[in-house]
Amino acid sequence: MVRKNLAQWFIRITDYAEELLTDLDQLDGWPERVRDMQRNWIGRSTGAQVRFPLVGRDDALEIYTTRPDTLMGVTYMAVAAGHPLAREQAQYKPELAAFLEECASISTKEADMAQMEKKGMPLGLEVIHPITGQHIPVWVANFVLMGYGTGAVMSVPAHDERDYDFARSYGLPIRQVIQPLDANHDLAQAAWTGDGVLINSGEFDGLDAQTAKKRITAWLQQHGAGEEKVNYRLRDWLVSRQRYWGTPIPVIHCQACGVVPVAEEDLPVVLPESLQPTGGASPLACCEAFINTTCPQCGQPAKREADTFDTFMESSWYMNRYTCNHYDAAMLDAEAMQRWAPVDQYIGGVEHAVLHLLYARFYHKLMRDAGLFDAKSVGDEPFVRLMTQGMVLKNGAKMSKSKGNTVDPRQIIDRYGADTARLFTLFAAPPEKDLEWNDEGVEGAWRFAGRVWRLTARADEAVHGENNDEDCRRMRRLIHQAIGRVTHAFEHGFAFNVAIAALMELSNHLQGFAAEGEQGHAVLREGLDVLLRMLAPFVPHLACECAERAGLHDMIILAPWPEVDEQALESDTIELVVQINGKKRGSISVAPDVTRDQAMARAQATPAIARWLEKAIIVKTILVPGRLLNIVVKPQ
RNA sequence: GCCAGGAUGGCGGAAUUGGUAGACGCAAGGGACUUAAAAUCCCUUGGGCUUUAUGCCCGUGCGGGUUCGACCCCCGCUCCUGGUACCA
Repeated sequence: MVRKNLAQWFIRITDYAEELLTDLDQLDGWPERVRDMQRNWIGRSTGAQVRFPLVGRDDALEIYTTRPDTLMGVTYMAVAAGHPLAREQAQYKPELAAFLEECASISTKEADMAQMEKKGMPLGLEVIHPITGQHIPVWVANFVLMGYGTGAVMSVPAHDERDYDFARSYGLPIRQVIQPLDANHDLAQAAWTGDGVLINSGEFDGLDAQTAKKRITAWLQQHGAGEEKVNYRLRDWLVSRQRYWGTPIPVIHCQACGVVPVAEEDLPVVLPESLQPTGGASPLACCEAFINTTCPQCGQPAKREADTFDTFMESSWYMNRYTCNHYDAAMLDAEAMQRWAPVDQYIGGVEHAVLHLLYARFYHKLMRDAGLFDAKSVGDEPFVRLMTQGMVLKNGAKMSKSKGNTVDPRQIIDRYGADTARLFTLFAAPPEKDLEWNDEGVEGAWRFAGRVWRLTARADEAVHGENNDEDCRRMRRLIHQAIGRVTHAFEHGFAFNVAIAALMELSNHLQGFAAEGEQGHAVLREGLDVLLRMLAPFVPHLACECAERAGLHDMIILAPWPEVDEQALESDTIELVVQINGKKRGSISVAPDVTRDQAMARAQATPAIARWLEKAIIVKTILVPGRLLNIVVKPQ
């Protein structure tokens, strides 16, 4: 493999870095994890850009640091292998040239970089410290990245781990300028990267590090040696792809006029349909019919751009086009956007947490600023809520076609039907969690479906007796409690597994309920109706069939979601747990609005509880209404 | 390394966000029905102890703490997963 320099297209997402960062705060419908990932990805840092004049020359070495407070501790400078100064010196020094070559061929992958040995070489140049005027040697080092800041750093071994390791390897001086807050810290063992008070720093001695940052930056600014600087890790978005099947980048290269955009009325640029890729350069470059065109400005022969766009380009905005897919006057219909956008709920995998979801946010702001929709009504963000669903694992690895470890739900569907397959999948785990695939539970889902079906048959059973009022009230209470629980589960984090559990419970209760009289049958039918309506989103076919058979609904999916009858929830008595010093010792049956004293009297009248109170002094009692009574005692 | 999330029975997972830990299901064991099997139904199922009771002790990764009360909050660890940047 060879690394080549290519002329490619970028989109200046860095201009939106600040807004992309600050707007994350308003995305409270997003998981904090994803917002954190984006914050780290944008990687804003505040520091100082400082110029160190080169000894014996007119130019200066410019560096970026987040620790201007340690400026007085600089003992050497380090530049990246790709830095102009390193390249310049390599012209005269073959050894240096060889080292740069070596650096160029190493991997830039972070995992490899982390394990890489820190290597470097002196450039043979020196710079002048802007405050002390001391001469400081300049090194080239493999751990300095050309792509971040200025590609050069000031090295303060006493207060930076990398600089420390490097200084140790090459015997460079270590100069302490901060007194660590931790008195036990031994600088002979490791760098101190925390806060502290400045020492060995002349006029800045005695300042704490935070204050020193500002004061030293101000000093540099006054003396024209540097200024405060905000840096972002985020880089511009490389959108060029050397592929055939992508959106053509609508640009024309003209000998006379340079780079010219395709005229708006000529958009979109359409791909040639028949093309045999030959390998090598961008496939489109070889397609004469596509590539050759005329310049929109001067009319002379010109060539189209042969690269196509990154697919993130489309995934960043396609959902908006759904609001107005027949609209041909522009990319988007502002009116339709006002009605539909932004997206209420986005569901996707975490693997898109930074790239796709960051690009889409950026694109939204771009379209907003291009006036494609009304910013006030649509807002500044494309996705109001985000749910990141977990991955399905097989033997601990992410299921994927390339790994060949996929499981086709088809087998389950063929054997048990789509309803059972869906029920089983949703019941297995909460949606945001990764799940190790295991189909052992599918039988359980199948059995549940069968129980519901058989329960339905009971709706037509003959009346042959009477029901106890209290049993009916209890059953109705359970029915309406179930509505509350299932609704809650739907509304809080799509806890479908919990919703299904509650439905199974309701089904079990109905199964155990003996409907003998008219009243009992009415309650059974109510419970069945509620069960089927809430089950319908999970098992539409089964629910529909059951409801029809029981004569409840012709089309249950059209029936409204059931509502809790607050009255049904009421009960004459409740079980109140009684604790002694926080440990459960029994329970008492009391009215829901029981007072503390009443509950206390009741507890004392219960032998199993009273036993604990005999040889003790009651210190205090706490009543948690509807839940428990805690009696705090101490021995006599 | 750093950032985030997590650790609950044999297993997947619940716990109304500080109030009965283990819902619901799987697996396992026992029983009913059956000539038999399947299907179905019922019972048991965190560990231990005993006097078998509305019994006691222990128990939510480990060690402390706050609280009448902690899976939940605080401090200090261990391990796992994801993200990542040697970013100066």
